[in-house]
Amino acid sequence: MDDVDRIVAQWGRERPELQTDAMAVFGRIYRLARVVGDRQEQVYSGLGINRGEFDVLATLRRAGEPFQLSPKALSASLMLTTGGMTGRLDRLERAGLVARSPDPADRRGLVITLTGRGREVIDEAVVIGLDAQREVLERLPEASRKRLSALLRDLLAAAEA
Amino acid sequence: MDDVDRIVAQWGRERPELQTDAMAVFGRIYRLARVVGDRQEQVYSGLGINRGEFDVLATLRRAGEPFQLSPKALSASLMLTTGGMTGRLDRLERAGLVARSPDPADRRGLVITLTGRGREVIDEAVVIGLDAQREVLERLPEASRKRLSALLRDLLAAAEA
DNA sequence: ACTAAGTAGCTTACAACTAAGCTACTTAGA
DNA sequence: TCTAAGTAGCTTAGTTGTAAGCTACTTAGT
Repeated sequence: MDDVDRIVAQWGRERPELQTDAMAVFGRIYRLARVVGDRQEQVYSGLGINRGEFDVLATLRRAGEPFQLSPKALSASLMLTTGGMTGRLDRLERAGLVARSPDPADRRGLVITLTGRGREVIDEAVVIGLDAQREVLERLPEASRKRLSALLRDLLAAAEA
Repeated sequence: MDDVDRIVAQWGRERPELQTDAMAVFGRIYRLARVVGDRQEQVYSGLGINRGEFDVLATLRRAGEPFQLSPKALSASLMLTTGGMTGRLDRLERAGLVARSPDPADRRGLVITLTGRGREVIDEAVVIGLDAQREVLERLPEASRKRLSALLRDLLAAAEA
C-alpha cells in the first residue's frame, strides 16, 4: 500500500464507477520520473551542471567525433524550443563546456562543439548518472528488470503511436 | 528500434564499457512521463486548467466531503513549495474553482474549499484525463498491463527506499 | 505564565522554460 | 535569375516553478 495505492483507493471511494487501472500505472511513472530525476539532478550538481545541460552534453558526446551538432539538431533531439536551447548553450558556453562557431556550409547556422573540458565533464557525468540509476534498478531481480524493460518499450511505442 | 534504443546503441559504440541497461528503463520512463503528461495537459486545457491545477483540484476532490484541505496539506501532498502552492491557489481562486477561508482552529492557517464550479470541473476532468491514459494503456494486452503495473510498483518502492 | 522554538502562508528574487516575432540567410519555382 | 517561401538562431514577454526570508501565530519547556 504505497501513496499511489492510497490515491487510487480514495478515488474508488469517491467515484466508484471510475476505471482506475491506468491511473496506477501512469501515476507511478510520473513519480518515478520525478524521484529518479531529482536524484540525477543531485549527482550532476557535483559537476556544476543540471539535468538539461547534461542532456545537451550527452547528445554531443553520443554523436561521436568530432562532437559537433547544430543548435537546431540539439533542440529537435531534446524536444526543446530553439529559444530554450539558446539559453542552455549560453550557460554551457559561459562554463567553457561547449563552443559556438559559424557553420561553414550555411551562414545562418552555427556549429556547437564539445570542448575538452566539456568532454571530461560528460564522460564523468554519464558514469555517475548511470550509477544512480542502477542503484535503484538493481533492487529488482534480473528477471523483473528484463520484463519491465520490454513492457516499457511496448508502452512507449503505444504512447507515441 | 525506437529512439531510446538508438541512444543506447550510440553510447555502446562510444563507451563500450558502460552498463547501459538502466538507461533504457529510465529513459523510457522519462519519455512516457513527458508524452503522456503533455497529452493530459491538452485534454485539461479544454476545461481551462493545467496539470498542476488539476492536481490541486483532484487532491481536494479525493479528500471527500466537505472537499477541504489546508494549503500546507496540499503542498506536502503535491511535493510543492508553499510559494508554489500560493501561486496555484491564486489562479484557482481567481477562476472561481476554490475558495480561501480562515481556519477556525488555527489563526495562522487557511482552509481551501472546492467550490461548486470547482467540483464540476474536476469531476469532468478526471474522466477525460483517465480516458486519455486508458487510450494508451489499452493498446497493451490485459496480461501485460497487469505485469507492468506490478513491476512499476516494485520499482517505485525501490526508488523511494 | 513566559519565552524560545516551530509552523503557516505569503512575498521577493531568480531560474528556466514556451510562444511569438525578429533578422539574416537559403532554396525552390516561375 | 529573380522572388517568394522556408529555415536558423536569437530576443522579448509571459508563465510557473524554487529558495530564502518575512510576519503572525501556536506550542513545548521551564
